[in-house]
Amino acid sequence: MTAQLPKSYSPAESEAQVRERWDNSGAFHAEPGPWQHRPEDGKPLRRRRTSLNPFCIVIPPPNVTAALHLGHAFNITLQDVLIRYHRMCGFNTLWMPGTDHAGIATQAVVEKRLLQQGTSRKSLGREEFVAKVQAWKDQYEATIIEQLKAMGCSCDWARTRFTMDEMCAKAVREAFFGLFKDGLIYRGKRLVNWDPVTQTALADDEVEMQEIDGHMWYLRYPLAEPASAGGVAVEYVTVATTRPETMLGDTAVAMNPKDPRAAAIVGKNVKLPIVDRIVPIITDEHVVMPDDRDNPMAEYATGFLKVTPAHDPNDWEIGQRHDLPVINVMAPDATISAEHGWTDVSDEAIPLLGLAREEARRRIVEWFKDHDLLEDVRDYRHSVGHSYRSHVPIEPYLSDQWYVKVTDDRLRGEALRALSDEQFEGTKPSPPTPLPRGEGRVGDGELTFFPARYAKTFQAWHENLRDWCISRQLWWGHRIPVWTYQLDSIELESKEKLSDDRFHMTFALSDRDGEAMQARDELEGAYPNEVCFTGYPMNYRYDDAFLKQLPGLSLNMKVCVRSDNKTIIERLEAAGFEQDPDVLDTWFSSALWPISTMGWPEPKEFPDTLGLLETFNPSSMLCTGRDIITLWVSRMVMFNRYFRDGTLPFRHVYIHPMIQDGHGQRMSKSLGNGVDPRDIIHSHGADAMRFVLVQMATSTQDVRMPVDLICPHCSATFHPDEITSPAGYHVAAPQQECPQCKKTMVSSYGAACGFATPSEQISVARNTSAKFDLGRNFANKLWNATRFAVGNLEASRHQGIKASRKDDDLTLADRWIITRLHRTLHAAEKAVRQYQFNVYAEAMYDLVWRDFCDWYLEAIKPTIKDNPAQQQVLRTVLNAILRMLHPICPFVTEALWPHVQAAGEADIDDIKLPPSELLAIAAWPKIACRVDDKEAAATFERVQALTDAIRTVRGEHNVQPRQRIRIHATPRAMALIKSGEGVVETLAGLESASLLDPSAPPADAIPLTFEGEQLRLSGLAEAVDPAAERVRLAKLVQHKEQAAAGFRKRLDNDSYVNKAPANLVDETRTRLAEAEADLAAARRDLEVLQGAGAVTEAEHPS
RNA sequence: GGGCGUUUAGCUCAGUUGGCUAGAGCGCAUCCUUCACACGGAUGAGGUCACAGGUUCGAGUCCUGUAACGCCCA
Repeated sequence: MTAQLPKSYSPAESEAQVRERWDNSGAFHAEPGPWQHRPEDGKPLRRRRTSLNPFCIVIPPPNVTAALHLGHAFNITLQDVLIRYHRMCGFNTLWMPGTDHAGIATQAVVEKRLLQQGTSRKSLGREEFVAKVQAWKDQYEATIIEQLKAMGCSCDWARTRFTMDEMCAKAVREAFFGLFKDGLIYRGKRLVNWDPVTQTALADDEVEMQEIDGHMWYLRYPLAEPASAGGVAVEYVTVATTRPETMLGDTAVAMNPKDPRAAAIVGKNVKLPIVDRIVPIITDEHVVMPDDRDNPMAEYATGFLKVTPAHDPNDWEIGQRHDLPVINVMAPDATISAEHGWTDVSDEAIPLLGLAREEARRRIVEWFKDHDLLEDVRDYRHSVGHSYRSHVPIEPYLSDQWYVKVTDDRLRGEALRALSDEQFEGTKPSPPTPLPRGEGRVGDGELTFFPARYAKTFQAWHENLRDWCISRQLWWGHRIPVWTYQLDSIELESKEKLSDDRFHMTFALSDRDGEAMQARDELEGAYPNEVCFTGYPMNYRYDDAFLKQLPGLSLNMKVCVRSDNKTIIERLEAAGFEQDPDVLDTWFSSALWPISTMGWPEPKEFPDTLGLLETFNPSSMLCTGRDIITLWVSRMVMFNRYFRDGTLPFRHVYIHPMIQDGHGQRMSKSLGNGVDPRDIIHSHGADAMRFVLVQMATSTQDVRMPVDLICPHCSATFHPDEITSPAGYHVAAPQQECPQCKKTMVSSYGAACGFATPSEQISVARNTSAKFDLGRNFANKLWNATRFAVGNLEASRHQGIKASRKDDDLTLADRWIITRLHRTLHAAEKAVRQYQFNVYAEAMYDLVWRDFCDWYLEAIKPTIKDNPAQQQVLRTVLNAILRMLHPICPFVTEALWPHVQAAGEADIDDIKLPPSELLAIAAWPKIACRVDDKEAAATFERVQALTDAIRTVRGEHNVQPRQRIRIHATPRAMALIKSGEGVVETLAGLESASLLDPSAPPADAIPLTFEGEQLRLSGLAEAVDPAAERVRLAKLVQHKEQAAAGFRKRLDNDSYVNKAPANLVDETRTRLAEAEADLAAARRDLEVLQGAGAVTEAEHPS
């Protein structure tokens, strides 16, 4: 078998073969555990306890917008580590893969592409455009799955889902219907965060705040009628604003009621410049007074606030309080427009129509200046919301949108109650109705964050929650399943008083309205569980106020349809109902991901999902980045609990660090600075990438990843030229020139952002990063260690030797490596349990490289061929190492596995390593604590210390590696060398070890201090350089003096001796004694050498 | 403005209830192509743990404050 192992590990060859073996094995497919259904209604009963506990992760579905980058690779690798670990530990393990349609992001990418091709979404029409996006999705879904497989992900590929596939669409429909019926979805006229470029509403958390150097403009509004304050005539009031263009929509000027000027002015009107609108001066607590010392805004305040309810959230609130008119002066593309609610356009204002908001601002400021109404302009730095998609400033925009009432206790309260008691600060909100038996609900207190501090983010988010705007003015997504009928006219036919404010009324309906009403009655009768009607006349109070408004009201009926029932929909549309053109926020379907992927609400319709929910919901953990806590985690918790009787979507949330580029900027698709994991796999191999990523997963720090390019022409690696992107980020220039062959190429940034188009002549340069060298070297090291081990095991592989700890055949090195193996196993297990991925990776690195390769393999070289017991130790330790490393480095370990299996069965008492054809499903090692040999470990550490001491002297005297030297040791040191059974001799290059005769040291010997004793080394070279030796000893003396002084100072301190733990004090005493003995020995040796000549200043180390 | 985090070797980062002379990888210097591995081996140099106080026998670690940087929420 050994002959087949090449001299170095070549990932590209091994990975493909290994992947094929995994694919053919079906090892990653999970079936639900045993569950039972109630015979009468088919509802699932509680799962029977089985020995196979479930372990499940649903993948955070990557967006089909683009290919994955290293940030995803990081997130996904950590999940695979957990999945593979638990699979090996014997859990029933499911990793559910899939992708997300990512509405706005994907639509934006495709639209951009269309624009480049000279066409547009609107010219294609909805159907054709959606087909185009679908094609894009197909392409990138395939790319993403390919990337996941290239990384070695052990997903259950047969269960791959997509947020818009039939299964997920069913779940979305059902969830929407349920929330609609329960009154948790409503239509509201609100100011939304409007993105004028993509022309859609955005959720609050899709808005990025950016600090902007702007201006505060001070505009004078003349009073419409004379007024005086304190006997002085007031001609105008001055308002301060950062957005002068919104003044076209002003409907009031507000003052603080405490303002001393208020009495004289409030109640008067101002004549709005340009527009000539007469608007009142009102009072509102919200207005900042210029002399308010507690408010930093006061510095810029005039005491007068222009109120524009249609274009500012605060003004909207003021407008609501004072019943002000709402005048929207902009079109959806943020140009000034008179077609969206602005009716009193003056002649002066007409030239402004159609202008972009920035241009309108410039003109309006100009106008005020020309008319001597611009009082001042001051620099003003403030934060402005920007679209996370188009990066333009958000326009607060008045529109009708759909909302989920997440502030309802059934959603928000459930999310808060889910948090574990230890991680919740304060008192949890109590449920509106006490639970039977007075117990907590299923799922209460079962949600735990790792690291714990992120529970704060979760809690704070829910405590400040606002209703969730879920409609998006897009074409790509789940269309809102609501049909609306606009009533023609409302005419009261008869009215009968029932009580003070209740009437029974009959309305005269047009024929068309009558038809719609009839459709409604029919459908409600025939499909009571499939349709839910709201709107006129159901949700209006029939009071007098309503009746007064009635003639002017535009009323409608809405119906939510539960499923894609053609009969219902055709009947509705025939009666004049029209489906809402909008689609749902992507996060709505993502929020259902943990259950929609498992067949909810009706697993029977997808038979291979039967039992999944019962077995795998809640899943074990969610692995994601901190920005997702608000966007996704929260919503999954709320929905899962709402739709599944309090059940959580997952019990643990692990928040991993962020991968940044070399400049500390977030790696992201939209920024174009992402690195394709396939590039790294190409340059370093998948295992190298995975190992380094796992090692980077610490609990606090984000990770910087400086990136290089590889020239596609000559394969040179170089650091790319960088530019500042339009958005102000440091990125690689779109086009690059190779410093070596001088040929040009396109950077991945250039390709991602469309600034440079790769062609046959100018291809895209792959990225790489020296960060991954560590992992590549590590994989190669393991490869070669295995190559060596297997080569030495071949001869005796069928002998079936058993070796146990008590067996006298085991050498010190054998007992030590078994102890190290055992301790590392426990360290790794503990680290995984606590999501300390870096600790796990480092423990494996130390075991493999430092312990196994540097010490154990080197130590056994002289004996392994002839020692069957030792071979069994080697065989067993190697076998266990491959298993323990497999979750991090699945490819190289799986590739080596057949060779290790062929070298014989691992068989040592108390170390359980049952054979398995495939490593991916081999059992995780079980090692009994009995094998842990404290004594052997301590002795071996002394052997290592002695070896190091000798090697240091060799190094300082430039002794050639081949040169064998002699040691003359004290009885104690001789005993140690002997118990090392050859290790010191082998690793320190000793020719012989003999007892030192202090009265007659060998002539050419130089001293070596060890554990407070004086040893001698001889045979180092022809002649030892006394000067070099003096420098070495002087340095040693200085070093030991420092150490001894430190210990002595500590022991001289009475409080230390009295208060510190006794074992610590004893240890300090021992160390002091050793240091002093070493010091004395070194000084004596130095004195002897002084005889040969004084130490010059130059030789003395300082 | 509020919250969370970061600041440790030239670089990238560890350092879990306070306790050996603060560690790793890369890079650097010297030596070694000896039969697992030059994607390697051996040795070495390199740190006022951001700063200032405090608690303690003892602080990189705990507390308070300051500065710089980053993220999230208003």
